[in-house]
Amino acid sequence: MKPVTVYDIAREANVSVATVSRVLNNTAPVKASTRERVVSLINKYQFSPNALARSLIKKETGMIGIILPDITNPFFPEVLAGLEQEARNKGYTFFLCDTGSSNQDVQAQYQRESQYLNILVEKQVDGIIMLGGRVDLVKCDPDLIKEVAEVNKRLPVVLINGNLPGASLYRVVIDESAGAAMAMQHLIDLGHREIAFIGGYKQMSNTIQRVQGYVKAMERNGLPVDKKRILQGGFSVEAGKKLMAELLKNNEHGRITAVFCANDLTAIGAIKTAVKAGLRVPEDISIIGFDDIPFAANSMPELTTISLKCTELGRMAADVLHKLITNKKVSRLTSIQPELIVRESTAPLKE
Amino acid sequence: MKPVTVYDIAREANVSVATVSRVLNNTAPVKASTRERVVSLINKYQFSPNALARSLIKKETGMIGIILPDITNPFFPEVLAGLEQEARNKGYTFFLCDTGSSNQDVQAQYQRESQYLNILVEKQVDGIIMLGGRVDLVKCDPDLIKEVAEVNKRLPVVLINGNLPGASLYRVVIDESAGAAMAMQHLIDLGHREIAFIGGYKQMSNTIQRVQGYVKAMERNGLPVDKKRILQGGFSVEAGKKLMAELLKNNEHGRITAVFCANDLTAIGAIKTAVKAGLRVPEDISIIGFDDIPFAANSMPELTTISLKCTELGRMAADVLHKLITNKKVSRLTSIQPELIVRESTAPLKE
DNA sequence: CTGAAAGCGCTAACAT
DNA sequence: ATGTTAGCGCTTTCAG
Repeated sequence: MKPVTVYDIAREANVSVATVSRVLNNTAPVKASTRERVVSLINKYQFSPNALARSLIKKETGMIGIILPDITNPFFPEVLAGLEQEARNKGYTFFLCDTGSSNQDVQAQYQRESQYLNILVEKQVDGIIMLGGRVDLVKCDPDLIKEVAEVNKRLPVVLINGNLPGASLYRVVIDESAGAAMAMQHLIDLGHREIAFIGGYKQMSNTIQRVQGYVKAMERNGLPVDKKRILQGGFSVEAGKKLMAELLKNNEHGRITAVFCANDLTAIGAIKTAVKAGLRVPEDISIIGFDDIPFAANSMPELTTISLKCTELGRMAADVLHKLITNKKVSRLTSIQPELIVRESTAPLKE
Repeated sequence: MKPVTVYDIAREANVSVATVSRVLNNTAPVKASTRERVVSLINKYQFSPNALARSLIKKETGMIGIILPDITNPFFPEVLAGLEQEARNKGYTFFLCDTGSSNQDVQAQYQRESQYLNILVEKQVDGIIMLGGRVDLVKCDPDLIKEVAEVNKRLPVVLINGNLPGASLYRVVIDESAGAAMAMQHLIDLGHREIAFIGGYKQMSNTIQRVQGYVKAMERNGLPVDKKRILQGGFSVEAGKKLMAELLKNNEHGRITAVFCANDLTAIGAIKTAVKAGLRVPEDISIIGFDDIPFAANSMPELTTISLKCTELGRMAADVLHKLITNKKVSRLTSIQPELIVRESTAPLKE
């Protein structure tokens, strides 16, 4: 069964295709009686205008692309939820481009990003949002940066929580330093002085910023910074377990009383290891996370953490992208303030 | 800056657009020297063929749509991950259509499904996958069913874990009854006889099936079925807490020794309530979940549950859809066997 | 191996 | 208020 087109409708309604188009788009006045005739035909055949043809001519598709590393990491669905809301309100549909970082090495991931970038350009999306992957790198390969810069010449690209220096892209970010400062201040206010930092990757800018926040807070409070108490190695629960075990091994005298984790997942791992080692959280050791993924509220004990306002991040990114697409003015950098969420995994230092 | 087209390339290479198209698609032999000329021009201008124009003529877009209720529920990202893998391998990009069930009433959700259905048809996707929402209803409004049936006349629609009777759609499902049976058998094998079921919604077919599995297993083992021990009220952690509290209230004599939860989220809520009530899990009460979301392995205690093979579900759905799109034969119903995952939240009944 | 020309389904001047 | 017509950028006969 051949799909019905504007021509079919036009013929049967005894009007021209232009008129059909007009009632479809309300782009010019149409006599009530003709409009009615056309509308009823549209309903009769359940006519659905071909968006490809329309987009081909209008040079806009109402589609945007979002490239992210791993939908399975609970951080990203939160961002997506915000993005979706805002995008839908503005009339966009979006391609989810998951580069599947969890099952492969990073090179393959960057390659996949490139691949998706090309596909999205070909499909004529109105704009692209990127987060994770190369965007998080402290030192990103210039070729990878250039590639994104080239795409950005054709259509707007906005970055969430990252940067590609030199590509001069629009960005919406969470204020990582502020977040790290909040976390540390919370621990210090509770009386902790022997604090460790675990998690993350040192080649990633978010980790660097969080570590810097840790170091600065220690120094600001006149506390010594011991590099042996800053451990990197990933963002997963497993990483958290491993790093915490390492920390505990070098901590025979039980001096460390609080741990600032690079994210909630590592914090959860850290708690598990601590508990298995016979420590009580938070009585014996306070643990604070970072991100505020939904699960943070459901762990046992419930996790004290820094909310990265994921949903808002997504919403803002969609908003900025929309403004870019419609040539409205936006500032090049939108910064969102994180928030301390106090739950059960931190407690005052026992004397 | 105007985007470059096949015409621009053709002109500069002194060939016709047909030839450019040929080298682009390898659709006919082209003399090596001409091909080279064209290719170098393509690289020079970073020419990217307009997929809209191509799709308009080829009547295929390489796009599929996936409609789901809430990306924030950890069950769905798992499905998506499988879907993405398979779809990418087969050359598809996909629209994520989240109907945002978490922020609204169900009517608005169904409406949003309808809206997305229309958009996807207009955008000429090659196929659609639906899960959650109306698809899960035991008694779905005939109009809502008909709507999907109509869409299915134009392009293939496959359902994951659901059904719309009468629309005769292709489906890939997890064998819920088998899963429920596994869960119950595990508890019974551990010696439990006083078992309750909590969670889910009685208007949803998955809940019905799980409850049926519960009832059958009880009867098969000659255990009495007490309706007061079958409680519905949602799939969230909150629901789990509430329902568990209710169960405990009517359980003053501490007779119930095991609880089968409708999903992992409710199981987590149930554990929290049980622990707060002074019960030890699993020593005093065994709790089993359903789904095997990633977090199930990270809760404390780690959750014994039934794996719904989410990733495989997504992968199979993409595979079935692809076969449908390419007119290959597939069976109308693909059923996947769940798997019992024993962790720490269940233990033998104490004498 | 290559070119000319006819569309895919729609919108947007430009007429009337 | 409505019709005519020329594309949007590409693929695909059909010739040569």
